[in-house]
Amino acid sequence: MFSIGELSRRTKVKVPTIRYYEEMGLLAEAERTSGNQRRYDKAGLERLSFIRHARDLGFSIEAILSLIELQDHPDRSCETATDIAVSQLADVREKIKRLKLLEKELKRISDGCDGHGVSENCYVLASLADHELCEREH
Amino acid sequence: MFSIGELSRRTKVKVPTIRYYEEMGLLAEAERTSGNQRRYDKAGLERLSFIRHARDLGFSIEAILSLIELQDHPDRSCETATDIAVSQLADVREKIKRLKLLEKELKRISDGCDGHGVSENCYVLASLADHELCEREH
DNA sequence: CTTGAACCTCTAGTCACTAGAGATTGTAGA
DNA sequence: TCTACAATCTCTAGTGACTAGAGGTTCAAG
Ligand SMILES: [Zn+2]
Ligand SMILES: [Zn+2]
Ligand SMILES: [Zn+2]
Ligand SMILES: [Zn+2]
Repeated sequence: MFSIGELSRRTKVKVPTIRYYEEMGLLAEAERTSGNQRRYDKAGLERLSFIRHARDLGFSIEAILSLIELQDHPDRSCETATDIAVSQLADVREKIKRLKLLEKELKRISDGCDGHGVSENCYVLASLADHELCEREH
Repeated sequence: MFSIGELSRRTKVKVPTIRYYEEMGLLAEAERTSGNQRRYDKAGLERLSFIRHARDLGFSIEAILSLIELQDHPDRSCETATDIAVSQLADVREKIKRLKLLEKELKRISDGCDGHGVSENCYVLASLADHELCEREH
């Protein structure tokens, strides 16, 4: 059994975040000492590691809630899990796509001015004022 | 002179968002009719277009505030503008980098299970539980 | 038994909006 | 001119995933 601080150290999840996960229902309510402090065991540690890893991969709290629900029922079909993963992958790909468009335009904009001029003639400001200068939609 | 709704239509910025930008100091306080409704002119339209374009490119409200400040002083050095653009580009590149790592892992995870199995044996759930299965840091 | 780090709960703040309530105004048709 | 009613107004609260801080209590080492 270890304290919330110890759990935090082992998982690299900050203490208030652990409490937040508990409040959100991701972590079961921990056992308490007679003085009301949380105590965790190996199961708690594993669950928090799971949550942390999923968050690192960009899954939302809501998605993780479903995933955990599934994990708690080893006999259920895992279809939902794959669905969630596939949709997360699609999300990430969408984001990459969008960011690449932004990168192109931002590179053009940044390269357009060395910062030694005056606001009035600045290509950065002109570009922001006029989307027509952009090479594509973004 | 046109109403906030008309401005919204022309810029594709929602009405409450326009009011929000005003509150944040991005838009000057609009003139009002005798009945207290906002009225805008060409200058207001152009400024909102600028803001909208900058937001579409991912600049923060705070950054846009600086950019507008600069735009209002045509004689100042534009160094800040380039700095902001360069740092925004760096941000975007960082995000792309990170998302590409996520994409790799998520693809592996998604591909690892067709969803026809049972939760207990699901590669998706196993992967989330164990970062060791990941090919790289992410 | 004392000290002080760690813990507790609760509230509020972050960012860039978005939603809704309840009241007022603008405008077009009768 | 009157009447609908869409559009506008202000204000408050909610979103997601935390983070910060206040003010009080508990744990564990010495
Ligand atoms: Zn410049
Ligand atoms: Zn553009
Ligand atoms: Zn599966
Ligand atoms: Zn991993």
